[in-house]
Amino acid sequence: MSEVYNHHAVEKKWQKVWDDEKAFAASNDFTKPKYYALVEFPYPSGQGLHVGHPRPYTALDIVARKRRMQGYNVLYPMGWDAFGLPTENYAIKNHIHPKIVTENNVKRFKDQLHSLGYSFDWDREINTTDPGYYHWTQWIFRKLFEKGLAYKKEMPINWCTSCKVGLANEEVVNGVCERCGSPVVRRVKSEWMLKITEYADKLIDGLDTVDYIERVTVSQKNWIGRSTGAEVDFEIAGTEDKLTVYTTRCDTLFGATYMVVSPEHPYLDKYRDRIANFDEVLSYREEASRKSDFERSELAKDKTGVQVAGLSAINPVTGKEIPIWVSDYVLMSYGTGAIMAVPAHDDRDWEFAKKFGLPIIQVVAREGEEVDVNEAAFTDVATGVLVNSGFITGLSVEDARKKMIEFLEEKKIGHAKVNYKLRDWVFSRQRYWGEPIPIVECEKCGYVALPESELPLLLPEVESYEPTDNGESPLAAMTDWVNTTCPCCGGPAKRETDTMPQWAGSSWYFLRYCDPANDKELASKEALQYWMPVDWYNGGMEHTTLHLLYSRFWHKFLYDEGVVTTPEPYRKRTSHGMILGENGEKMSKSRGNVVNPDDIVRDYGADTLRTYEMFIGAFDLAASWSEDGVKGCRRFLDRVWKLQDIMTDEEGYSKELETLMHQTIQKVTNDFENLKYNTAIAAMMALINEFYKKNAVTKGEYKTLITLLNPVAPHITEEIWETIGCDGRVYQQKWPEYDEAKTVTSTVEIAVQINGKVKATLEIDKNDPKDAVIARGKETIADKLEGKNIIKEIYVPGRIVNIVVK
RNA sequence: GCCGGCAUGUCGGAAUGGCAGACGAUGCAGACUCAAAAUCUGUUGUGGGUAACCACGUGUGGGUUCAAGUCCCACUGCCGGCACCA
Repeated sequence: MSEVYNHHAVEKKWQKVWDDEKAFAASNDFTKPKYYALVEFPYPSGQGLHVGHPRPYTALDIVARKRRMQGYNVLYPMGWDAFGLPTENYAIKNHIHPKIVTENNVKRFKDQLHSLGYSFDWDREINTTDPGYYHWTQWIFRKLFEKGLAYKKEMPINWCTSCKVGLANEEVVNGVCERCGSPVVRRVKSEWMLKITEYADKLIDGLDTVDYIERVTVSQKNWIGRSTGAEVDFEIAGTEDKLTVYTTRCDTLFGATYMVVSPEHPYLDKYRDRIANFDEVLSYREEASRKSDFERSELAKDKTGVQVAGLSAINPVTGKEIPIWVSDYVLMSYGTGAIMAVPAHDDRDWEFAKKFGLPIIQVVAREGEEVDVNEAAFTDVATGVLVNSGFITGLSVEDARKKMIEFLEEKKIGHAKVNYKLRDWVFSRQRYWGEPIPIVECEKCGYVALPESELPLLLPEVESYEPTDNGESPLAAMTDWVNTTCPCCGGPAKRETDTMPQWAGSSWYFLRYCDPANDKELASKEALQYWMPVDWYNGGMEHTTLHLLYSRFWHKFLYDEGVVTTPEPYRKRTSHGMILGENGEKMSKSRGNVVNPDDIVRDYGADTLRTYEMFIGAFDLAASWSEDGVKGCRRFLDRVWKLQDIMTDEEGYSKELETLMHQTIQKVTNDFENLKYNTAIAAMMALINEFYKKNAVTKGEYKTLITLLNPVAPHITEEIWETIGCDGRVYQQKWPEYDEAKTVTSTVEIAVQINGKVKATLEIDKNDPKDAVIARGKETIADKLEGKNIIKEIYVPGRIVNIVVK
C-alpha cells in the first residue's frame, strides 16, 4: 500500500529540485523555437498574495509547462510593479521608507509564489522601482519628449481643501476626501501629458492584426471612440467670434434650437461684460468644479444649467437666433467644449429642453409612420428620413450627412472631422513613490530633457513623503535637489518635481524580461527580435482600457523609433474572471470573506490550490470560492496518488480503455489551449473513475495521466513518477500524443425522437446507411407511431433520428 | 448614464442548433468502525405513478426551426470598467 500523500514534504522537495536544476530557465539559444507566456506582474501590496492571483498565474503556468514539454524554449517571467499609492501611504503613516516597505512586500510575495510551484524563470525577475529598471522608463519618457509626444498642459486635479493635497480619484469618496472627510474641489495644475491621441488610429487598426478575445477588442475600440462627424461654426450674434461645435449628426442642423457650452468654456470669460448674469454663471461653474467628468456626464434625470443671458448664436442654415446655455453635461475634454442641441433627436438634449422649456423641432421622421418628438427623442439613424430641413429634406440620414458636409465646406462654415473619445494621458503625479521625470525647467531654454548620460535620475532621499501644502510633490521641498543647472546653457534651472504614474513602469516591462540585466540599452536587439512579441498575455479585464492601451501605445512609439521590431507587443490576449468570496461577493477585509492562499497551501497543498482554481469554473467568468470544492480537488489528487496500489506493469494501454485514453489526451491538449481548464480536469477525473471501476491501471496509462496532469499539479506528479520508478522528470517528458483515428468508435448510441422529443435510444454503426437507420429507429418506437401521419424523417449522422408526425 | 459581460438542479458548473445537468460539491442510504473522522459503494432537477412510464424544466415575454440553454426581437435582474487604485 502506498503511504498517505504528504504535501508538505513533497512540495518542498520538488521546489528545491527545480531550483537546483534551474528547470525553468529560459535559454539564450536563439535558434530554438520560442514561446513567450506572460501574466501581469503584481503590485506587491502589504496584504500579500490574494487567492485571485493564482488563477491567471496557474493558467499560464500550465501553458508554459505544456509548451516546454512540446519542445519550445519558454520564457515565463515574473516581476514587481512596485511603485504606487498604497505603499507610499503606508510609508507616510508608519514613517518607514517606501523602499523598505516595498522590499518587505516583495519578499513576502515571492515566498508565496514560490510555495505554489510556478515555473517562473526567477533569474529574470524585475522590479520597476529598481534604478537599473527605471533608468529605461525615464529613457523612454525622454524619447517621447524629444519627439514632441510629451507636453505640459493645465489640467484639473482633485484638491482636498483641508489636507491641501492632490488626491487620486480613488481617494475621493462621494465628493469628499477619503482621509479627512473635507470637500474636494477640482483645481487646475500644470501637468505633463502624453499624446496618446496621436496613435489613436494606429491603436484601432492594430487590433485587426492580433488575436485578442473579442470583448477586449470591443472595449478598446469603444474607449478610443473614433467617430466621424463635422465641426460647424455658429456666429455669436453681434460679435466677430464663432462658436465651433463638434457633431456626429450634422444632418439635424435644421433642428438645432439652442447651444450649450461647458462651464469652463473660454468665451464665458471673454464676454463676461456682455453676460448679464455672469455671477450666476460663475457660481454654476464653481458647482460644476466639484463634480468629476463621470458625475457630470451621467444621464441624470435632472439636468442642470443656466442660460447665458446676453449671448446668442445664429443657426447657420436657418439664420435664426438661438439661445446659449451653460451646462456641465458638456465637457471641455471632448470635442470643442460646445454643442449644438437638437432636442428632437438626442436623448440628453431632449431631457435638457424638456426641463428648461426649450423648443423641440422635428427634422427626422420614419417614413409612413407618426413619430412624436414631444414624447421622446427620435434617434434611429438607420430608418430616419429628413423632414423640415430645406435642401436635405427627403434624404436618408446617411445621405443628408454627406450633403450637409458638402454644403458646410462649400460655404466655409464647417468641415468633416474625425473625433476620438480617447484623451491624452495625464502623466504627472504629485507624489514621491514614482519615477522622477527627467526634465529641468530653464528660464532661458524652457523645458529641457536630461542627457542620456545623466540617467537614471535617482529618486532622492526625503524626510517626509507627504505632498507639500501647495500641492507640489514632496520632492519640491528638497531645494538642493530641485535647483540645478540647465544641461543646455549651464544657467540656473529647476528640476521637475512631479513623478510618473504607476502605468509608466508597466508600459514596457515585457521588453525588459527579454534581457533584464542589460545596462547599455533597455534590451538587446537580438533578445527583442527573438522573444517578441509576447505569444500569450493574460490579465484582468480591468486593465483592458488603461494598461493594455498605454503599453500598446508605448510599444508602437518604440517601433516607430526602431527600438523594437514588432508593431504590436502581444500576439494573443485573454482575461480571467475574479474570484469572489464564499458568499458570492467581492473578497474584502470589511466583508470578512477573505481567503488566504497560505492557509490553503498549508492545509491542502499547492497542487490542490492550483487544481481547485483551475476547476472552479469557466476561466473568463467570476467564480465564488468554496472550501468544499477545495476538498473535492484534494480528494481527486489523493485518488491519483492511490492509483499506485492498483497499477500493473504493462507499459501500453489496456484494450477497453484505449479509446478513452486517446479521447482524454485530445480533450486535455485542446482544452489547455482554449482556456477550458475546468473541463480538462473533469476529463482527467472521469478517466481515473474508469481506472477505479476496473480496479486496475496499466503503467502506460498511469504515466500518460501523470504527464497530462503535471502542468496543473506539478509536485505530486513528479513524486509519483519517481515512486513508480520512471526515469528523469515529468517536466522533461514529451507531451502525450493521441491518434485521431483511435478517439472514435464505430458504433454509437443515437436518440430516436418524435417531433423533437426523445422517445428511445438506438445503437448503430456509424457507416449504416441513412434509410436503414431511420427504418430501425421507427421500429423501436413503432407503438408510438401507430395511427400517426408521418410527414418528415430526419437523420443527423451519428446523432439523432427525428420523426415528424401529425 | 455610457461601454462590456453574465443569468442552467440544493451549490460550483458541463453542453460544434441534435438525448440538458458531464465533472465536482452537498444531501440521503449502505459498507468499514466500539464510535467518529477518513475511505469505499449506491443514490440525488421538479411533479405524478407500486411500476414500466408520463408530464414539466436552462431569468421573463414573443419569434425562427423537424429540433433552441444555444439563433433573432423586446424586457428584467446582477456584476465589471469609466481615464490619479492597479
